[in-house]
Amino acid sequence: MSEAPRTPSGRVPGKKEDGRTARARSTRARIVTAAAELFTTAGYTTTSITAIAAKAEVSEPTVYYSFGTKRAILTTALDLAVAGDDEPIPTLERQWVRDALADPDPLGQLRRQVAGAADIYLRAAPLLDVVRSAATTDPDLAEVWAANLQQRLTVQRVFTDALARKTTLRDGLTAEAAADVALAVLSPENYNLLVAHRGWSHQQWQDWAVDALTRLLTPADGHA
Amino acid sequence: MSEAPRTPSGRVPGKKEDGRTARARSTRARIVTAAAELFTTAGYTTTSITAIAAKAEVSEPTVYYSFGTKRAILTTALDLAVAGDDEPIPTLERQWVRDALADPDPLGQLRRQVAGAADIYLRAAPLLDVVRSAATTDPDLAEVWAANLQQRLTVQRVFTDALARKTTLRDGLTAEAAADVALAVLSPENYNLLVAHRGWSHQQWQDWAVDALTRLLTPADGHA
DNA sequence: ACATTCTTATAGTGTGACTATGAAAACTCC
DNA sequence: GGAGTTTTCATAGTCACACTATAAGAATGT
Repeated sequence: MSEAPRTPSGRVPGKKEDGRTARARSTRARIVTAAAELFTTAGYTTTSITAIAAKAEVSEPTVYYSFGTKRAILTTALDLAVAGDDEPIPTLERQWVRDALADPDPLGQLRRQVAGAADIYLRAAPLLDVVRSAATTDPDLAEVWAANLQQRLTVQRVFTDALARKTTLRDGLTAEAAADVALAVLSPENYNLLVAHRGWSHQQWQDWAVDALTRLLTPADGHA
Repeated sequence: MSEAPRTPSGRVPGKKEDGRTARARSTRARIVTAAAELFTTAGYTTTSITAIAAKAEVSEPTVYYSFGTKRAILTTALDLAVAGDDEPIPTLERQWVRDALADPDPLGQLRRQVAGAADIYLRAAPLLDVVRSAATTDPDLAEVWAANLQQRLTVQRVFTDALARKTTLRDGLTAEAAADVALAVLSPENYNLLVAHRGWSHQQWQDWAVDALTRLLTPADGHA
């Protein structure tokens, strides 16, 4: 009953791998990628376990053996997409976050944090949308979504606190309200809306987000 | 087979009502309000027709007789909430839109259009979220959501075109891009995030939206 | 060889949207 | 007040799909 720490893909870090567990892990990977593609194109509820098994070229019981529930497949896929790798490092401890916080220039910080968010959304925005939608049908996924939102808020708070130490925020703008604004501007919903639906490029979105955060969080100085 | 125009609640305008159809309409109304409450609290998929029938105090076959599908109940509820009344008047022909377009002051226009959006979201934001979520499970609801988004985009384009005639937009900002930005700022997702989830007041959101649109769409003049 | 782990085949359960049929109940019209 | 129409209800059943149960076959480790 003792739980070993696991990477999103199911690997136990720092432990030599069996040929069996390696094969099992590759099966899991095939299932996750197949499911992610189906989820993001056809939708969560619309995608049946049967379809996932077919696309991954495994039998249906194997899917259940590997993940247990459909929900587990989605959360695994999300973790992988958000992290971008197989390391279970919290966002706040990622290097780009440290770099952004350490940047003495407020604009530099904003640029770095927008780039970081964009990097994540490039991989994970569609899946985040899937989770958000499925949250209304599955209470457990609702918790996952709530946790993700809470996490993003925490990150934004850390960023706006840092920002407030480097420059003055706009008159009457508390660090908390600034975090809320950043949360809204840098939300996956906005990214999806502008990039996926309105056809903005990844770079356009970043430029816009940096500009928007600058204009909305810091006082207007003449050099616009 | 000739279809009469109908209000969202099912009334045929300008036609004297039977006692029967009046009763039927009141049952439809009971079903819609019951369903809307359940949808927004428990979610679309989670809410069963049985539960709706129970809350509306009608039998299950009556629900099917009145609406046919679960989806039809949701779309009816959404139409009612968005319109705010029983009149099938398109958004662009509503009085507040005319007033906003006619306002010679750019800031006045922004204030009016934000107030109009806020007024709609005050009633319809939760249901819009329900539709957005359910859109991934039901292709027909996906169309409803797409139509709603398209409609909001059209409205924003009209507004930004009008704005561009009253004042200059920011350097390099086309009217189309401005509409996209307004679409994002005034999205129901942002309203839900800031008001429902982050605890902003209805008025705070409006003030913020007016300020954000001013800063993001019009050039910075010194009087900030 | 033998045990362990992974994969598969087959059959079944439970839930919930939707359909079918038919019969009461309420209302309109004559 | 009775015939016809519309609305409501009762009952039963279909179908899709997530998930479970059981057991057997295949691959790998010792």
